[in-house]
Amino acid sequence: MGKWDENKKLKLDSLLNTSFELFTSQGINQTSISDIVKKAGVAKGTFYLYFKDKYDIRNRLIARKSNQLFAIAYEELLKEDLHTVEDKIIFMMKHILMHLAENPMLLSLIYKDLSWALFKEAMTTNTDDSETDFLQIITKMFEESDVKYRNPELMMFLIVEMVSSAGYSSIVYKQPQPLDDLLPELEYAVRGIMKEYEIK
Amino acid sequence: MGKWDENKKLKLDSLLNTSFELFTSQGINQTSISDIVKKAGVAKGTFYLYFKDKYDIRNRLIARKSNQLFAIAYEELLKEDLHTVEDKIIFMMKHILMHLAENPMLLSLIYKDLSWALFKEAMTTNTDDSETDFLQIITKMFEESDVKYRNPELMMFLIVEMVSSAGYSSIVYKQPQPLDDLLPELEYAVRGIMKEYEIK
Amino acid sequence: MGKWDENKKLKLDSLLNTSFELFTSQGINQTSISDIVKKAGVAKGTFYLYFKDKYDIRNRLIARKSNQLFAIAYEELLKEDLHTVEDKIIFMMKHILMHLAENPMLLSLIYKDLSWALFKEAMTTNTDDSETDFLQIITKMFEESDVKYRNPELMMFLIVEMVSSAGYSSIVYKQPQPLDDLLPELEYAVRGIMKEYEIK
Amino acid sequence: MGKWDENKKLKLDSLLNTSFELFTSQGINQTSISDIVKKAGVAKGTFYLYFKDKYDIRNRLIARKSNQLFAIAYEELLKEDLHTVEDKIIFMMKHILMHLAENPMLLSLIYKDLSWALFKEAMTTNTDDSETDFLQIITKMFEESDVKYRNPELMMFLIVEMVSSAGYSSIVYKQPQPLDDLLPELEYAVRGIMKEYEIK
DNA sequence: TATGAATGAGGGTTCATTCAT
DNA sequence: CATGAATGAACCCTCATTCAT
Repeated sequence: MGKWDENKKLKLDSLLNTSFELFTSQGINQTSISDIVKKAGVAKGTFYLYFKDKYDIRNRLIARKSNQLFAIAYEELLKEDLHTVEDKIIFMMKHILMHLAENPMLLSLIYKDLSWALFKEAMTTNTDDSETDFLQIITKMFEESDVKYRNPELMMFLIVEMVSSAGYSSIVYKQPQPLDDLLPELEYAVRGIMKEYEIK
Repeated sequence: MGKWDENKKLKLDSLLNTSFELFTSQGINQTSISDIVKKAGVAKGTFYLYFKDKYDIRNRLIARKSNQLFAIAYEELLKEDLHTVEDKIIFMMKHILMHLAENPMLLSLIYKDLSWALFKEAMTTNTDDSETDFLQIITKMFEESDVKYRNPELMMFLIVEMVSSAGYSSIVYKQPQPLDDLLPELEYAVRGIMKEYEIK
Repeated sequence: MGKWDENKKLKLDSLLNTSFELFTSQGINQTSISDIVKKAGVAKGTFYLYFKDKYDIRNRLIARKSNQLFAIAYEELLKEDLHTVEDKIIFMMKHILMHLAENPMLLSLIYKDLSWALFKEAMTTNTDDSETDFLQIITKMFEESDVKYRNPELMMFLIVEMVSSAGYSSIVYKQPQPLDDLLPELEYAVRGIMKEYEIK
Repeated sequence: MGKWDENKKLKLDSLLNTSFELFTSQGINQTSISDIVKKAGVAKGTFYLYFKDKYDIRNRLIARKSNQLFAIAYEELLKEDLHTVEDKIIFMMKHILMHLAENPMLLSLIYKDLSWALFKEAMTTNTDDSETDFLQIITKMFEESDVKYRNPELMMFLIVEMVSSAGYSSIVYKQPQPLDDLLPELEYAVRGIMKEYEIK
């Protein structure tokens, strides 16, 4: 790797990290490209060498960060001794929500303007060298399960929407309840949905 | 009501209506206060006599519009002959989503930055002279029901989050499915949640 | 006239005068809007209250200045005792060129990107309260003349193009000759054209 | 010629051709050096090995292209059987204008900022291996003519200015007339000038 | 109350030029 | 000779907000 390629990676990383810090600490609308480059220690023009605009860098951050989020949750899952898909899904849900509760700004970044399309893209994009493709993992989970579900992808979509939306409200606004009180209820609702989708 | 007060109401209404038109037709970020006052036919300074800023007027619009949305759905509900709370909730859900599908820009306006707190405020604010306080109505619905639910308000919160979030994705992005295909699935999931919360 | 209208006229005049000074002293491409407003003592936004962009203000300046140029030449013409159109045209040509020789930067401003359409517009636009419409004056001149010309407007177009183009080269670049040496030759050529167009 | 020199000539040609294409298709101000090198397939730094800046390359293009223009017109002239200088001049004028009418962008490139000095330089610069020095050819034309002219170079200057200036207006703006209608008038005017300069 | 001219900080973006490789 | 990543000054333009009328 030449000295230039090294430098290139450094600048790109610096921009991504700085953007993340600023977006999460003061919000994306309140962050200007000027702010980013100043803090990253690069020239303004350099930004446009790597990104189209502010929203380009945001999308890349969302993909990267949400991927990491799932990766960690999955790692933890492997350490547990859980046997039903229901239990596994609920474990990951709780784990991710608790992680986000500790990083509410990360949540803000990820949640706002997060579409299902972007989410799926994020889930199948390997930002790092990791071998994890989460959609694939989840799919496998359902395949290996004894209990079968009608339309599992759509069911997952509904669960994700409910959990993320309610979780966001709870973590950011403490409304209608703080996360600790909400979690058991969410578990309750998730189980309700999954039972309904179960093929008996 | 004096002529002055009348005039005041006229200006205020003109500003609200114009804002709504512009926000829904070209987006809130693409709408400047200049645009609003020009179209409303009032002076720039006048805007600041009635509203703090663009986001102040937006919040008032959200309250007003979502209230109307529920009011219409409720009116329609009364014409139907439905007896279980489950059926009533699902009827309103479908009605509102279909209404929003025809006004996706209204959906965009309402959904973005809509918090539970703001939602509750909207539901209890009578913008018009109507007597309807929806939270009260829903509460009554549950009270009169033979089937009882554990923690009905929280259950409703989860349902609303799931329905609005998934509905938004479906209507705006057609992801993962268009609304027509999603509705039966949503009904399915809602029934699953409600059954789980049922007290037997 | 209210205090505001007074102020408005003042700002507009200040912007026009400042632009003219800067355009002629350092060129239009080298003049930024920032330069103009700084020198004019108004805020940047104010510029856009009166003009669309730099080229809008330039066009208005061209119209205004070329009109003045002709007006002065015509005034001087009236003091002379010239009887043929040929002599009158040549008198005005010389007068204008000599005037421009003393203000070569004005020439640069007017000449660059000056189209016949813009020229005609300038000639019929009364920037001041003056009653002079030059196209009309020239037309009248030809009508009153004993000597008649075939297609006088087109002949004038050709003369104007030749005189302005050659005059520009001579005044700005001293090429192929300084103005003093060029003028008799131009007179010569103009008379040649006019004789050819004469109806005998 | 070594392989290196060959390569050098290739790059230079590529830059010149690309610049010409871009300048004529989208205008010189709308063309950046980035555009040029990208299309030419060379590195940015390479540009500066051959040219000082955008205007350097433009001047070289003007010289090259206007030379070619005259060369073609002259070639065509040799095929005709014309005997008077007047006829020859008019033939070339028409030929060049019609050629330009088919390439108005070339006209824009050549005309803007074209000075008599640059024109003379272009006329005496042999860009290709051709032996043609047009000023010399024109001079010879006058020498061999039976009809003699007072100050032929200056007469030519006036004619060129008039023809190019009026031609530009006609071709680019169709003002005051399209080229087809203007050509006979120009011929008329040119003959008028030449007759006036004739030594009887 | 109502006006709307004036403000000016701040935004995003471009691009000629340099220089380490 | 050739490269192209990096620069950063300079540009145009928007717009929320103010305040004299």
